[in-house]
Order: sequence, then structure tokens, then C-alpha cells
Amino acid sequence: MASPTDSRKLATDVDGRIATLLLEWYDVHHRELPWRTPPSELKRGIRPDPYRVWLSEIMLQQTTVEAVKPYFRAFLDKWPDVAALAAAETEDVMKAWAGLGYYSRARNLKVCAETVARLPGSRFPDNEDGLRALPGIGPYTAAAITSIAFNRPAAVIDGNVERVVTRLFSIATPLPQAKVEIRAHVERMLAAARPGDFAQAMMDLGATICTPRRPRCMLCPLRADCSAVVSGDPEFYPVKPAKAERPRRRGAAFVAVRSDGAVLLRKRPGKGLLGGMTEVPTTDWTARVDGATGVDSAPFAANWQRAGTITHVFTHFTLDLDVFRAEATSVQAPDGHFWSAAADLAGEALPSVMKKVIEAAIPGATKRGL
DNA sequence: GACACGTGGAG
DNA sequence: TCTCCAAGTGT
Repeated sequence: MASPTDSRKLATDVDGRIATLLLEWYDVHHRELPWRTPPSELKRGIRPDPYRVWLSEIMLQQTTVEAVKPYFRAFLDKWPDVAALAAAETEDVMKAWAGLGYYSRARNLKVCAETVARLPGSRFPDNEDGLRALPGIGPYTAAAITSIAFNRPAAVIDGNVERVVTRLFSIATPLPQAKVEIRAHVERMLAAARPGDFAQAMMDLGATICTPRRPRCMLCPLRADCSAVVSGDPEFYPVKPAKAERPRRRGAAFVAVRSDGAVLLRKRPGKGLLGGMTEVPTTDWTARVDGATGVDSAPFAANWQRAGTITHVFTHFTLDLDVFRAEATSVQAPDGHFWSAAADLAGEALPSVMKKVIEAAIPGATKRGL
């Protein structure tokens, strides 16, 4: 019969063993990523650059590693340190972020850089509270930077960790309620050394072994301690609430092309959907699928011709845009609009949905120069 | 706590 | 085609 003290000690032993096995696995199987300092370099005393850790963590929020890689390299190329980014034009940052999505991240990134650049030595805070106070840095990112950049213990809990831990301990409580329990487990496992490697090891395990579908349990260093493996259905975890169905909206978009190939654009409001990004003029995007999408609401009268319909899926709705095109001969840009030269189009802060619209009207227009 | 907020890839 | 989702944050 185990006393409460014994059971706590037992739990700690299990957690410690898991951490040790995970780190041994990580030493051999860790992913090589552009923003990462591998264990071999850490052992030689090389420390990660907090700027790169921060930049990568912001980019990786709800975004795949493969999508982030080229953007990370481009940002580092243009702005090698936080002072450089702080001195950049916000518009240039938005242009460089275009296509990566969740554009409030880019605006917060710029404000955060400016804030950090004013701190002594332009150094990032080395603790969760200090980091958490910066725009764009929430509980996950604060813990990630604290552990990865500064090697200080912090409970890094992202989607990977949630999946790994709910499976390890067969936690059937639905997310996000399960987070309290998950955090308790992670904090116990943290007692081991190498906080930064531990955090990245958990994420690598979740990304390569303990995957959402068809996890490779036979290759998992933790299978002997995994409760879900015993139950035979690790895919059951984590339990998540059902998603709301995605509504559909509709509108019209107007691509005005000048004789020299320039396209009429305008800037979206700073906040909200695609905030601060560039777009072609469009009607409102109404919930009414049968709503009027005619040429009435074009930015100016012209010989508008239908150029097809594009469909774009956002997180919380699907958008159908009827695309119209017109040749605009010597038209002055309406208030709030501007002409973008053909050669500049590819470099504008155009979100993917708008590139899709322009491509429907002028094939290849947004790809020149790439 | 609920919802807004992008995108492209995988199965 | 369609669903799920990938290193979440802000309001």
C-alpha cells in the first residue's frame, strides 16, 4: 500500500525517467532548423540568439515549419537584429510578412521590436513575466523564449505538448479544460536539466513521432511509459470540442489595369481581418450568398468584364469573390487608392486572397520577379 | 470562455 | 472535395 508521499515520489520518478528518455532521443533525432541551436553547440557553450528565437516563435504560431523557413531567412536577411527591425518601416514589414497569415502578428512584431530596442542593450527580457508584457507574446511564447533562448525552466505547452501529454497519461478531459492537468505534468517533468532542449524535444516528438494521425508509436522513446499505447488507441487523444461549421460569404473584387500594367490598390484598416494589408477594391463581403455582386459598387465606372470567381478559405468563413477586370485609361486614383506599377505588384503587402484575385484577372501579375 | 484571426499541406 | 490542422494571441 503506497502512502501519499510514496505515490508522489513514484510520480516524480516516472516524470524524471520520461524527461531523461526524451532528452536522449532528442540528442540523436532532433530536427535541424534554421533558428535552432543544436545540443552539440549548446554543450560547447554557444548560446541561442534571443532575437532569432523570438522571431521564429512568432512566425511559428499556428504556422507550419515549412511555411516559416523562407520567411525566417528573408527577415533575418533584411533585419539581422532587433534594432534593425525596430528601425524598419512598418509597411516593409507587412510586405515581408505577406502570405504568412495572421497579420496582427506582423504589427505586434514591429511594436515589440521597438519596445525591446529601447531596453538596456536592446536585450529581450529573460523571464516569462517580462516577455509576457510584450505585444504578440502570450503564455506559450513567453515560456518558449525563456526556456529555449535563456535555458531557464518554463512550462512550454503548445499543441504538440498537449497531444504528447494527454496520450502519455490518457487524459480524456477535453481541451482547453485539460490544460491545468497537462501543465502539472509538464512542470514535474521539468525538474530535469536542459529546459530548452526539453521543450524542443517535446515539440519534435509531437511533430515527428506522436503525430495527430497515425502516430509512430513503435519508434517512440516513451512508449514503455505511455498509457495510450496500452489502451491501443493513442489517436483518441487529445479530446477536443467539435468545431463550428464555417459560413460562406460573397462579394465582388475589381481589378483596374492601367495601360502600362499598373493595378489600382488600396490599404485595409489597421485592425481586423487582413489588418494593414493591401487589397484591390471590393464590395463588402456579405453573409448573403445571393447578395448583389454587380458592377454598381466598382471604384469608378469602367468597362468591367467578368474574370471569374475565386474561393478563399479563412479560419472562420469561406469567401467567394466575383472578379471583374477593366482597362483604365488615364484614370486618376480615387481617394485612398493608389496605382501599383506592374513591376512592384509582387512586392506589395498583398495577402494570399488578393494575389488570387489579381491572378484571376491578370495571370502571372503577382509572380513577376520571383 | 468564446470568438476573431490566414494559409497551404496532408490524408 | 473536404476536414483537420501548425510552435497561439488579443479582445
